[in-house]
Amino acid sequence: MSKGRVTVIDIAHAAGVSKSTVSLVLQGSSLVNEATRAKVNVVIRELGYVYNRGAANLRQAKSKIVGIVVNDLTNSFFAELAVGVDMVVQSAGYVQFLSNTGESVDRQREVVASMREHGISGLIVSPARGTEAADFKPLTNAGIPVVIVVRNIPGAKVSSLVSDNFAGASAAVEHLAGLGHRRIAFMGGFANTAVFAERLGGYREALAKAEIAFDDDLVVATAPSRAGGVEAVGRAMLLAHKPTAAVCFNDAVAFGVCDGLRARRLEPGVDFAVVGFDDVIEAESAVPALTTISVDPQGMGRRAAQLLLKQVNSGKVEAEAIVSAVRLVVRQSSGAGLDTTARRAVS
Amino acid sequence: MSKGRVTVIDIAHAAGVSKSTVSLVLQGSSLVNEATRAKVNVVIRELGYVYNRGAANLRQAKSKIVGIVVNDLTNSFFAELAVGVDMVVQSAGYVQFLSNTGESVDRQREVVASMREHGISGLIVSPARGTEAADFKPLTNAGIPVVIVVRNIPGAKVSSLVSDNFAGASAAVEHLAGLGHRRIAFMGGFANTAVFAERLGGYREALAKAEIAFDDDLVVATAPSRAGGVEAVGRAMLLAHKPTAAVCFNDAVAFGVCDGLRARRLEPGVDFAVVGFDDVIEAESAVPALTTISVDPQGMGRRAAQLLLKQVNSGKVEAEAIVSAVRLVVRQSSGAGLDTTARRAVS
DNA sequence: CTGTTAGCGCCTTCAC
DNA sequence: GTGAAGGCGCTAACAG
Repeated sequence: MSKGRVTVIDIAHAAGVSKSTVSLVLQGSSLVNEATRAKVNVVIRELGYVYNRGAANLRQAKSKIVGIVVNDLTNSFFAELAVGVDMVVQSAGYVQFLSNTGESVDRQREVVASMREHGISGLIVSPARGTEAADFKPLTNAGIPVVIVVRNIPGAKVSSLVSDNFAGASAAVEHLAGLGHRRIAFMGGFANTAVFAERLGGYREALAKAEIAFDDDLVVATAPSRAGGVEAVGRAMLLAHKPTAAVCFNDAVAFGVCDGLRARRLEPGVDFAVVGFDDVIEAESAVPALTTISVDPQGMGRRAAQLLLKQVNSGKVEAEAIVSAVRLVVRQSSGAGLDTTARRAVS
Repeated sequence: MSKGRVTVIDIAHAAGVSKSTVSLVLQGSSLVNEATRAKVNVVIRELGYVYNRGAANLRQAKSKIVGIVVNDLTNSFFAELAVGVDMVVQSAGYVQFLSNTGESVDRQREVVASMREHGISGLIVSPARGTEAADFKPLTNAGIPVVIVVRNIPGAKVSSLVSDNFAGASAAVEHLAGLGHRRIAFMGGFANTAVFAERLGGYREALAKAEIAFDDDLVVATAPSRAGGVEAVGRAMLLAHKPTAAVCFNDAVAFGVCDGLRARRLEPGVDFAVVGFDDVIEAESAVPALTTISVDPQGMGRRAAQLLLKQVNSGKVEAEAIVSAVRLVVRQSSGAGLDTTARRAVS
């Protein structure tokens, strides 16, 4: 409070010990006498000493800082992800640098560089569109572990956490079969994409497990949009043997399917069960009584952070470890459109 | 890549100059010969040098790091706020430590302490419930500016950014009067709170400006909840001279008012105009055709960051500067409940 | 168990 | 314009 910041040397002086002793008590070392430790701690409190982690980091050539960069924090999926990361990072005594790229690879490059200069010991990144595998090469070369989440970067030699499309679709079908449905359609999505293939694969496997014959007519590929959903349900309802439920490629499609059902005087969730992959998380409450399959973003964040910290602590950066995270969410929203998951008030 | 990290001394050696010269080019000083600068920059790139900000911070006893702590990042209001902060912070060459407290004052204390140890040069905080003015004393004593956002902490001698309830309510009335309404009710909220008084004040002032007589019957205080909204509209509709529009204490009330209108076979937004303070941001798309008044969280974040950086750069910490930020948002949502503000897909 | 001695990588006087 | 020291606050060896 008087002159400049108080340092270890000040408190060593005041406590009548040497700086190293002070340093040891700061690190909670057991190599120091209980009485001395107590005395030092008292002085620390009295002088209002604050530990300078920067100096320690410099000396030890390592830090307890991790970087997390997301492409769109405005999307609550990523916000939840960041919260999940923060939870484990915090309780591990780390702090997180968080940056938002807004889907700009340039900005991403900047913030990653900045974080590196600040000495992050690991990085979790939900890459902006257009990110290349080479973009993280400098980090991994320097022995800084990187965990990519949500989107996969083919060829990047780092750990990735992406949703398990196969298991998700499978869980959706299982859920519907459990409700007694036998005519379950798969609606929406472009058939020539990898994601479509994975989700369809999960769908087929779960059908087989439930001993339901696969019917090609029930797979209705359309654009992965709301309009696509409307189109899909329209086509499905032309079938002689109509479906009673549908797994939708994503929730946009699911919304469209609901629209289409209502146009036919059918009530989604009552007359016809709809399950959608929850890719557009933000809109979750827009259509009540809709069941969705989604990865739990917070859980994904936690897993990403654990994965990262494991590598940080072991000093080993992993290469090409694809892990998966999926959760089945059955939403119990009220017809009013405001359910128990509605957020807390601000003020 | 070969042995340890490359430092200024390495590049000085390789470029045939001294470390100080390197240091000068790193800082973009004009005191260095153009040719030398170029050569040094080449070597820097060749050796893959990365600047060690930690060391620089230590030496200069300052950092380009700001802390931001929010009480609930899961609430998209705060996520947007963080994005706003990030924007200005990033372009000012700073990085942000972000932490989530989840409304825990203990956690808040921890993260703030941790940030301090890491040498933040400023802090933006949306305080957890129960935060006391004294909690930020250590920071301000150390000359570290603090900006409190969203919630006010009475007695805290720091800058605060809160929404301008008076101006917001006023803008709402103005909006409704502009649409031709003359019987505008004020619905919901407990009459004995400061926030209620402020919003009601703005309502009254705007009425006066629009030359509409204030009618006590049109102020219907109820619980600031959905049920309260239902109750409020019920009571208002018993009046001989019924309202044709309402400013609602918050959006929960507004939802209830809409519920109540529908129960009376009235269509909100068509037969009866409803404007609500958007305190529960997350539910924005739950009730289509609802007009809301809200502070723009991103804008608030940007202003907070600007305010903070101004203090950081000037070295002056401000005390007790209450500023306000309000924006009128007229939502144009489609009847389907999914509007153009729906978020981007994740994958 | 505690003190002494060197730096971590950078920036800042000061000479040259 | 450039080089030579010294030190920011801390910790990692060693001694004692």
